[in-house]
Amino acid sequence: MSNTETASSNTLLAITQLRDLIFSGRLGAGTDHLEGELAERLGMSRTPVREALLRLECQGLVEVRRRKGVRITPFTPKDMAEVYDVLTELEGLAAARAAARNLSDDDLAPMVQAIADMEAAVAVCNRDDWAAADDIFHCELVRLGGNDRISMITQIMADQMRRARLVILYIRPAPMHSSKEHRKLVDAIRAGDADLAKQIQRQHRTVAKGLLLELLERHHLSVL
Amino acid sequence: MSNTETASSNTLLAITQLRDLIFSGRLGAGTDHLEGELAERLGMSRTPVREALLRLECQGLVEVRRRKGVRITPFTPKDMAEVYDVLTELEGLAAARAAARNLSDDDLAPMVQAIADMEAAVAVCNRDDWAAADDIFHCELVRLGGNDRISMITQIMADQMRRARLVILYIRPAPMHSSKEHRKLVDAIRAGDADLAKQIQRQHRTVAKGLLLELLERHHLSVL
DNA sequence: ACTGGTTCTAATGTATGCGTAAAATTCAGC
DNA sequence: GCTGAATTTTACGCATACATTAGAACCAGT
Repeated sequence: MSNTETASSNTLLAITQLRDLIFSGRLGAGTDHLEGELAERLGMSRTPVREALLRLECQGLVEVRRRKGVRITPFTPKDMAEVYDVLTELEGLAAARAAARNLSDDDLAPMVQAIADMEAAVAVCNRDDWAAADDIFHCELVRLGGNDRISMITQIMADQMRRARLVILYIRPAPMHSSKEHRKLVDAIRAGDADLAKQIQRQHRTVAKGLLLELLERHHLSVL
Repeated sequence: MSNTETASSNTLLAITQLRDLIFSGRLGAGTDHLEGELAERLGMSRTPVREALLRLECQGLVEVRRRKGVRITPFTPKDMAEVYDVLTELEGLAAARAAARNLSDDDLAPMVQAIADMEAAVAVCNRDDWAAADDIFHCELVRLGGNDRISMITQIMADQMRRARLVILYIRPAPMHSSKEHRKLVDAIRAGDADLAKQIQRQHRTVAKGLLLELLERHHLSVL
């Protein structure tokens, strides 16, 4: 036990490490892996690995198959469309609800900060930082919506498309104008205009869906 | 092994049995239970019970707590509101998508049948049968929407409110007019009117939310 | 009697071994 | 050479034993 950050349990550690392996592509989409192999790779026994895999299965990241090992769930353009459709609806509602809550500037501060971070990242062409700030923005948005189930679902959707998003992040045009939309959304929420907030967020996701699907098709990325 | 329906695996069997125990209230909302107790109760070892509990946790039915056993997740009016808000959005989209798909009468047959079953159940005042047919109706609706993620999410939401629904089923007014709405929805889908279909379904869920929340409050059902 | 620390207990977290069933291989028969 | 049945392999499902640790109980000192 040389490592100090023992995540408090091997199962949690396995979840973290497996997520890393999946998101980074070291466990490729559609590939099969045995519990035993993964356990050895993570330096622990099968039990915590198995529990971690069950949890990841619930989140749609792997598929546990009877005696064929676990398959890293592939992600196709159809999946991308599904995810964006769900996000459009749920984040749209979250935006409306947030607007209806008369939030203070303190409440909105994290979103404002995330926008600033995105702009800073765009200014120096750092797409990873932009993506991280974008994540925080959307996470904060649904949090302010006040519906924990929506937060949970959008988190899962974000994870499911993480690999695809990483690829797209570097082939898409730089997200120059997106922070303008984000600002408008924050303004609408601050002004308490629920309909406008919902409309802006829906538009944001709908446009993004079209853009990303087109990119995937153009680059023949049929599975990620 | 006198039982013929061995569900093919103890873990699956544990999931089924635990769901029954939870939905029937024999494992009461908010109560704590030890893995060992549950294992003994189900006549198997801790391992499959533990795996079943992990899966149920992902579905929000139980909470596995650090060394304090598992808690049967309570369900409050706030949860009910959250669930209905999610259903309003996602089923609304599913209805619109179904309408946009030019479905054949064969495709719509299960929904039509479910409506007939609901009416038959109402005619003989059998609320359980009505609820079962209603489940099928909504399940079919989202299935025809064609978004597997929405199907999965609505299934989970339905399970989460199953206990509450069971209680409400017998204190709510008889669902006399609901099949009229359902028919209108099917007509809109058949006619390919996506906007109307969405509107009808959203209205359906929104009204139901108000009705149920009012009932919960009136009967002082703050946790189920 | 109260507080601080220690010990003890018990429930979970993890490792391990075995039985089982599905897949792969081999071999017999055609 | 091919097909299909028997055998072998092997990966998982599950049981069991052990380690760990949170919380309870207890004890000593004031």
